[in-house]
Amino acid sequence: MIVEPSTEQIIKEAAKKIFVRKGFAGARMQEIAEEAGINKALLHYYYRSKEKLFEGIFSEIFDHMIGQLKQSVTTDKPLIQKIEDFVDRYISTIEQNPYIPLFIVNEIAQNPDRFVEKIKSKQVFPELAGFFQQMLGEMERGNIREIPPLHLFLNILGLCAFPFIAKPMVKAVSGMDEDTWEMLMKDRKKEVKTFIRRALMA
Amino acid sequence: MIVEPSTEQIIKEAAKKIFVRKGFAGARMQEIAEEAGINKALLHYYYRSKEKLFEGIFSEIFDHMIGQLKQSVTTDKPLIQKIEDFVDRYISTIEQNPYIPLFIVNEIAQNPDRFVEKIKSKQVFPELAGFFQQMLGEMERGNIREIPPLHLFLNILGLCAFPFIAKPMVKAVSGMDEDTWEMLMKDRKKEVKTFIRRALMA
DNA sequence: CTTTGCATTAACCATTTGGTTAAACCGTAT
DNA sequence: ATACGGTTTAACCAAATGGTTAATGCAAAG
Repeated sequence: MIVEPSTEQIIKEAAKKIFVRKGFAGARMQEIAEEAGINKALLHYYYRSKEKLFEGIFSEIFDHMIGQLKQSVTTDKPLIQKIEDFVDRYISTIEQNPYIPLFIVNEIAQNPDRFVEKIKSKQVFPELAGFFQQMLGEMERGNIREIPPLHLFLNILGLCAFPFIAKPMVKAVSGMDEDTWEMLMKDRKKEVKTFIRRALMA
Repeated sequence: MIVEPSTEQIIKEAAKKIFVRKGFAGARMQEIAEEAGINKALLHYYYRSKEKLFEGIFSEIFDHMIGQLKQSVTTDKPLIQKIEDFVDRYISTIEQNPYIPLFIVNEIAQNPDRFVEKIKSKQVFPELAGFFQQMLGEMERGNIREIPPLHLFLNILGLCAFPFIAKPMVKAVSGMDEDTWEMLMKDRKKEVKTFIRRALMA
């Protein structure tokens, strides 16, 4: 059975679309209302202000992203396996929402204070600490090469996320068309995993 | 001898600062005027509109970035050397303007059409083509491992730029302070070069 | 000294924008 | 049928914003 989505849900979807595309500063309440097919006043009826609406949307998106990341890190598989799972899952998630990484990074950069508290409460760090411990363990045992865990983690994140963050620039600079880009990204998971594996193999 | 900068130059600097910090949509002409210590009308006297002002600023920044990149790629050193030069130079450039990469990537994403023509005329591609040829050569000779040049290039860019793009997020999530971050980045060049070298070593 | 022409400003304008209000709508319980 | 409750809208408002204009400042040329 099909339940038609509630007005609140419709608004959320519309706002997500507009905010992600244009950022907080660039988004217009009017445009969100139009996208949702409702009156502008109704936005303020459900979410009292642009700020509130944005925070709701952002939290949801951010939580979803963090949730995805946690999953691959929390299993008790061997490190290399865990990293490759992470790459697979992270790139898959991004592929389904290609504009999200740039959106997140950009909005936090634009207004860090707004997020610091909210983000701290999400507690990503405990899980990461375990991940980092595992890295250090494998290094001690000589199974992978020496590299500070945080650098390795930044490397993994960057290799996964950067192409999507930079996609519009890459396409503009190279004149590449969408099809070519998609073919490139089709191989991305494999290439990233191979690259990391090679860099870590002792 | 000290020449006091021209009003035009003062405006440029002020606009650069504000635009880079807040993006096109978030920047206010009034704020730029205040930053430059002048009247708002004077902005329009020198640059007719916000759009024009922005385009001037963006072009300058973008050209400078591209120029830096070209230099390391255009020499006739061996590939690994060239890559390491590239990493050194690129990270140095970013360190001096940490907000630039996110700014560029974001503004292009926000309004790709505005840049496509202008960027095409910069012709980054010829230089890159040579770089890519060299990669393929080294692979054929078995000196480095197989990897599609464009993926390798994305990897290099991502490893260099991503940490700076994601810095505000990383700091917000981890609660890391500025000093710790700087210590982390102090090692970044070395870590990136090592990581790439290991990944490429046959 | 006065004139000329660029540089600079205060005041102003039209539009956009986030937000409010009072009325209309509509399903449900009385 | 009608009164009630949440929902939705048209109309409106004040502030902000990009941009303009007409007047003033001011140094160099005459």
